[in-house]
Amino acid sequence: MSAITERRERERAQRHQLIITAARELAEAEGWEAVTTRRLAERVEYSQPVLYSHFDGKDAILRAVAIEGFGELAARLRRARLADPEPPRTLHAVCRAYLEFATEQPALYQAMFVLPTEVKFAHAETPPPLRAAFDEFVSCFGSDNPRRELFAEVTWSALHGMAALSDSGRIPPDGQAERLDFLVSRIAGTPGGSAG
Amino acid sequence: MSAITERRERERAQRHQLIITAARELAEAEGWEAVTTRRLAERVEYSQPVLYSHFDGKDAILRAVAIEGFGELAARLRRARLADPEPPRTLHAVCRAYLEFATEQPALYQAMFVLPTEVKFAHAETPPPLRAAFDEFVSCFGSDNPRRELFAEVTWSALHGMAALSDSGRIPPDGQAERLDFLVSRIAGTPGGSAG
DNA sequence: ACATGATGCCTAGCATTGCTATGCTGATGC
DNA sequence: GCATCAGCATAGCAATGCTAGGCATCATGT
Repeated sequence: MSAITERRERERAQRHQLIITAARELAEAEGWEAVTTRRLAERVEYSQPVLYSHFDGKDAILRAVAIEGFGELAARLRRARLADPEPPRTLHAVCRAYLEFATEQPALYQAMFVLPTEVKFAHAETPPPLRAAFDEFVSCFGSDNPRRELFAEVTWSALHGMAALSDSGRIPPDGQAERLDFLVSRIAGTPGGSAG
Repeated sequence: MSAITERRERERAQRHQLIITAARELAEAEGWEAVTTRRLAERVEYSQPVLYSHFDGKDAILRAVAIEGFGELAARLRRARLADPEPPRTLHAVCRAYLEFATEQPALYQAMFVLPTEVKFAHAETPPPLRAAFDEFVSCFGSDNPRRELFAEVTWSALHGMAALSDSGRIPPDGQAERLDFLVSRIAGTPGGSAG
């Protein structure tokens, strides 16, 4: 393989990433409905067909953005967990990091969790970064807990519900911190008044 | 107003409902991406522009479907609550009814909670059926509980997360019952083992 | 009874979407 | 120096949401 082809492969990989980044930025700036193949092509300063030489259609670009997001989410959750290793507070810190991630980058979050996707969970084809993010929640519970997967699934789901409904205005975006405190205290089993 | 115009108004109202029902059935059968104005028009046996004489565009049709769904959800939650009035079990019954609703009619549920919408919550323009559905959860908590709104918001969010992630395959659709049991026991404050 | 006006509906068309077939241009290798 | 081929853009396809225009049909007033 000549040096020229190597350079070309490098450039091609750069352009691949450029497309992903451009899609993400455009979505974050104007929402996913504004991300059309034409606008995206214009933004990366290539013609439309170039996108299709890199991805199997628009959905694939979306999927690439989502997977990049899972990687960043996993890293962020991990940092939060290690920064606050005291058991009672760890879960709270990780959950807060999750919600901050969703709030700060709503379009990216949508690509990961809301938009129709083929990315499944608990399958062989599950992207490792997704599994890694989820495992951060599993790690919040004691390794002697036989139901920690279940705990993590419920936490994961509850946080998604809060993030999704808040972002779309279906619950008041305020009170999010209060809801977080309540959720974590209940999940962790810290009694704080009965609910009957 | 003559009898003829009255008949016309009746027919018009019928057709209005026909459009909503057709959209809903089509979505439930083939997903929302299959609901195009052309297919919808064909299904109600009118031309496309007729849709626009009833609704302010496709989004408005979707909104009408969602509001109809909120009404049905509210009724269903209410029935579940009244059928199981023993405090410790009421919340569980209502939550189970919510998840059943989401599972049995996934497209309707998407229109209500997932697809982009202008329907806000805790606003003046909040559709009464939506508020009614939410209030069923509030009613699950004691009226002496000053934080029952908060409890309801978190329950509402957690259930949505479970429904949404399960429907889109982002958590395994099995184990839903187990997650429900765990969530309710925690929300209700029934101790079942610490999580540290 | 008949013209007049309005109403209700459809045909046809617009701009935009995701995606693709075709052809040009400029490097690559002999 | 020439044939070849990769890389790219132009132009076009079918399908989308939505709208303009016209054509009946029907209620109304003289």
